[in-house]
Amino acid sequence: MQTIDAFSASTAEEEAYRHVLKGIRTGRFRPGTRLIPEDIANEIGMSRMPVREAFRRLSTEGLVLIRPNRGCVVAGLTTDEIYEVFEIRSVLEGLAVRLATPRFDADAFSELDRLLARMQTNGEGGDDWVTRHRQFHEYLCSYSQRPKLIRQIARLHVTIEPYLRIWLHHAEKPLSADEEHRVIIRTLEAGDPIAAEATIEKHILETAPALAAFVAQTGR
Amino acid sequence: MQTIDAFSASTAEEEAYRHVLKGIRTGRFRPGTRLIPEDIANEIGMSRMPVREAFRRLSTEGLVLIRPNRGCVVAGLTTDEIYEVFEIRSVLEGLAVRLATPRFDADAFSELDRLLARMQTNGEGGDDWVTRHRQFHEYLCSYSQRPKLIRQIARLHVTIEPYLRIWLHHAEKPLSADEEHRVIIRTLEAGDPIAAEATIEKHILETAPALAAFVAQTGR
DNA sequence: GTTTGGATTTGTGTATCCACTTATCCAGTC
DNA sequence: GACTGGATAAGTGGATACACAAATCCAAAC
Repeated sequence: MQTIDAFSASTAEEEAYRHVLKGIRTGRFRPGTRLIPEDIANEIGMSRMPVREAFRRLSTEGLVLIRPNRGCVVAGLTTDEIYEVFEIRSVLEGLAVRLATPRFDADAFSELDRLLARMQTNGEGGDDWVTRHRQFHEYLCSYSQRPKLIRQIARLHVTIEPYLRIWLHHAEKPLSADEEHRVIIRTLEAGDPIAAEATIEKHILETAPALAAFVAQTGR
Repeated sequence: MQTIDAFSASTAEEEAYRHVLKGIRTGRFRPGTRLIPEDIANEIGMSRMPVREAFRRLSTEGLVLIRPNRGCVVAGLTTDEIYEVFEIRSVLEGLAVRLATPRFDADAFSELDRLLARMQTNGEGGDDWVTRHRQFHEYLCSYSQRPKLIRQIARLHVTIEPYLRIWLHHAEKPLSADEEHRVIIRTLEAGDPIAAEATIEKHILETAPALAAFVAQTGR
């Protein structure tokens, strides 16, 4: 479980941040759940202060919502907002892949193959499909060599991960998108940045409607 | 001076946040400046706690850098990072304008004309060129009706604004880009979302090298 | 003149405390 | 039985206190 922020200091605030982030990612803290500073502070053995500071950071990332005197709740996304996140992801990851394309080498492609194979195995190593899927996308983006871009993309992934997880848990088939990822790799191998960008944009935008529909139906 | 975050609560933390944000935007707190919680707390008549929480939010937005036990400094951008911000802006604002294009109506265009005219006047109403320029871009994006997208774009503007301001202060001419903005409006009037997106992307990317070169020369 | 080590100062990180706001519950009323 | 209002509980926001870390300064040694 990696963090979003660059450096990993050993402060209590950092620990609280990770703790809550992990809870949101894994689905322990579902959207709408109220987060009570004192409870979380007790869980990890500290006072409320660092926890509150962690909340502030999380609120900026859009992961929780803080209303004055009303406490902190895990942010939920409306159907529209899920669409929006996918739209933003499509252009940001499109940019990242466009910049990354000229940089891919043989090592990159063999690693991508490995990640793809790992994605198809069922839940070994503790990571579930959603996590492995994210790792695939993040590996693609990492070759862009754009730290800020990569971080922004990572944040968007965290936002939608809980929904993806619920969706896949309810869906009959574990998503047949693996073939699609193979196609992406082939496009990248061709080495055309613009084509690669278009492929990624399309790939991301195509996932959105199904997830949004599921969330709309489940009743946010 | 508008805030980035959506709702404006009357908490001390919010006040501290705005105070520091304003300081960074206006150039009072230059990149590299150390921000001492106690000093800022005294300035606005509160204790250090809310100020610290404001710092946490600002750090997530990339506006300040917090190192454990080393305090908080205003974030500075390297030449590469300035490029990166412009790259990200180009695709995000491109997306926003693409989505906005079908929504523009007569009112929108007359407001855009007004903003453009205001941009050409020299510093009336307290706002400088950089602020008015941002307002023009933000108005364009606002018609996309995508709150998260709009907020992300606003954050990027805050990041580079101080540099733009220093740059324009040193440059001989106040930037001849006004004509370019007129061209943008004409493109939007044609009503082709893809063309509009491409125009904005190009416009934004073209500004980057000059600013980056200036910052590199000035010696960050 | 430069370097080293230690006192001093400054500032940070967290816990605790208190005031105040909001939520909950319950009894009384219609 | 549903509604109202007030007591009570729960929780939040902010201030203060204190322990600790880092930076600074200065003097002694080389």
